[in-house]
Amino acid sequence: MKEKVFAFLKTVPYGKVVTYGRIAEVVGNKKAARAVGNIIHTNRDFFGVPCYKVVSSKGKLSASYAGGGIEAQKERLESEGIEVIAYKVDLKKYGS
DNA sequence: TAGATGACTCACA
DNA sequence: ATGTGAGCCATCT
Repeated sequence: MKEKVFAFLKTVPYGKVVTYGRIAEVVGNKKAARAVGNIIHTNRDFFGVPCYKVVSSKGKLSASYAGGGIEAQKERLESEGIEVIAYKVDLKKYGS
């Protein structure tokens, strides 16, 4: 299960983000967004998985990003050309 | 080993 | 528009 989450995360193209719901849907259960969040949270191999590309259904960034917090996550997204406003991204443009 | 919790989301009152 | 309840899976206590 988590393997699928990581796999999908790796397929996320540069400059794009995905929502928990989206991942849950791809992984199999649309209602498993919560589980997805947990999987990514406890992800030790986050250097191989762009978990900073994962945002809430409204484009809001994660509350506790393992790589240094929500601010670090914002920086990372901006580094990919993603416009982050008030810790939120435009899913209309960057959502997959 | 079993029960509770959590980086979430959606539906209904 | 705001608030509550349900459903998933991995980890923690």
